[in-house]
Amino acid sequence: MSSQFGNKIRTLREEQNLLLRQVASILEMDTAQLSKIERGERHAKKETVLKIAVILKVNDDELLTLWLADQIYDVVKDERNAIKAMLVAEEKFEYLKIHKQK
Amino acid sequence: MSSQFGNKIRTLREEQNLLLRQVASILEMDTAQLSKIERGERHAKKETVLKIAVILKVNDDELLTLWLADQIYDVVKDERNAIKAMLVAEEKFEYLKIHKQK
DNA sequence: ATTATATTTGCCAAATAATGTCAAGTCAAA
DNA sequence: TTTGACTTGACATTATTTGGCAAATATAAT
Repeated sequence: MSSQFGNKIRTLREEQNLLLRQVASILEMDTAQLSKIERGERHAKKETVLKIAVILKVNDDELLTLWLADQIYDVVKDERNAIKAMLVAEEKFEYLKIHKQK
Repeated sequence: MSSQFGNKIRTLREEQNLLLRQVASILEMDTAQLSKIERGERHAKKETVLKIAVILKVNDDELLTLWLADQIYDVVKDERNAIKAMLVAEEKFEYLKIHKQK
């Protein structure tokens, strides 16, 4: 369980002495929901990540990177070929970035 | 569209002069389904990947790696932080592999 | 200890996404 | 123009994710 994104935003929130329900209310989301997100039991939407970055006054990219990394990790976590597959995916990504096409 | 896994198995199948419907029938799956998998329009189940490896007489890992890479790519394809996130995910994977815990 | 507040948990219904199946479509070769 | 291989699109079915609520637990204050 336990996600890097969740850990990060929980730490930030606590550092700023904000309550779950305060942040949840700004996000117009159930407190329980946010609690689950912080503990990695649920995924946040990208939109939510962006809003949280504003609320906690941090850079988008830092949070988005952790959030994405969690999703990738979920996909590969039980796979023997995880590392190789990530390298292949990186290559494909880099390749397509250069030859910009879908 | 177009997946590395799909391209690979289509190539292998054609090299061996097998018809979609022949392979599909061994897999007990609709021909249309397999067609979509080969063209990357649908995902194969892991179980299906393994069966295909047997049918096409190739190594599991080769196909599983491509199949996984496709899934990773789907997650990151439109993300600015894709590369960074993959690195973070790799580190987490390596880290947990060493400190074997969930 | 009792109350008050914060967070977590479990459950279920609603929403969303993935899959399977079929019929009709295209395309190329005979 | 008929046949066989493959593709496409639509739809029903199934599976997974989400949101929301109420009850349970913790944590803190009085």
